Amino acid sequence: MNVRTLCLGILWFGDATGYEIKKLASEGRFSHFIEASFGSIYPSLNRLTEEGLVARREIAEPGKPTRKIYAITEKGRSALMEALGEGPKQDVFKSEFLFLCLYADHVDRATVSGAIDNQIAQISTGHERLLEAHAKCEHSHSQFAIGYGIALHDAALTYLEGNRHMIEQCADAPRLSAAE
Amino acid sequence: MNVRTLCLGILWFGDATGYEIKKLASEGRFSHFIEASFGSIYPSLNRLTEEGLVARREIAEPGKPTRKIYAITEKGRSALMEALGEGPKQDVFKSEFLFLCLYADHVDRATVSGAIDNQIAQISTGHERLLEAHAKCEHSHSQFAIGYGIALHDAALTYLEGNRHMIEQCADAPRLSAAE
DNA sequence: GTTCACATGTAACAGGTTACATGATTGG
DNA sequence: CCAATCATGTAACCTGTTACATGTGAAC
Repeated sequence: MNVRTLCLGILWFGDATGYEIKKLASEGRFSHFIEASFGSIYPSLNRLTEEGLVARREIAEPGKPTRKIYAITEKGRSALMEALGEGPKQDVFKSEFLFLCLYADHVDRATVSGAIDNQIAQISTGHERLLEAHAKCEHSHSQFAIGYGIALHDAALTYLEGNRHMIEQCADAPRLSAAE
Repeated sequence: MNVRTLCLGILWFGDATGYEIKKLASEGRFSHFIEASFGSIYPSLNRLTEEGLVARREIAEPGKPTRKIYAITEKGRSALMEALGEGPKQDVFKSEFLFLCLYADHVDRATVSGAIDNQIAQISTGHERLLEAHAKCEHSHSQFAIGYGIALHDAALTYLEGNRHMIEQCADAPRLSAAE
């Protein structure tokens, strides 16, 4: 999925400025999907406007950059539905934390424990944010998506707390070489 | 993390060709970390060789492209440790499936159910692959990482099966507009 | 008085993917 | 006989990030 589709998807639920889209994408209930920066959102919105998939309303305020509020058009809704119709690609999960864990026996223990604590903290934060979003949001489909996120966060937290000893007690078993 | 680091990380556990690295990254026990294509792996290995982080052994076989087996060097090991030392970035989770779910009430029910079935199938496949890897691999740190993956897959599966009705029974409740 | 939130935008750059090009061997 | 697996590599392209540029108003 690209930033264009993400913008359409967010605007589907209501008008927003580029700035607001960025916030929703990084913190709001759309944060499961893609990370997008201003450098990609603003150009996308311009292109979407040119193509008639969104409509732009400008609110000039002296001394500030003109606020530009975007609204999805009918054509935009169709385009989103079409994009959705292509069938979702496989989920992407990438974890540098887990990558680090593979080499935990070659890093000092404090670093490993720190990384785990950090990971737990990050997941907890995300977890709370999702719980909040879940309570606030009454759209059942969004709740389903948020619930999915919560379930995964829960599982990760439980696993980390129950199994961290596996990589914290380094080097007490002889290492085996390579082999898949 | 970039493909360079991934290559070093894989070679840490044993020598491999570019082709094998690709396989390990997409199917093996490194598949949680990053997706890499040939178009990025081969150039990376060339650069790593130039820089002395890996060593290349060539095995010429007539009528075939020369097999090139790569091994990590001491310098490469240090480089990996250094890269690891920078502290892992936050996990990335992206799901087009969940994105689709948000709009499930605007797509016909068969499509939604199909997408869910598909999602379940994909996760099950991944789940089995991980279970296999877990059984085969005796390196406890890898087992920890694989176990993490298994825990998440389990949670996703349980959630999907227990909550799919939330998005399958469309349009029986009045929709509320926008609002975060 | 400084930092944060608001608000928009560009350009250089990095990192990767896709498609192409080539070809042997093995299994169904 | 066809498809898959093994095996390497390049080049055009796409997408997105980072850093820059600019400025107000509110809160602390």
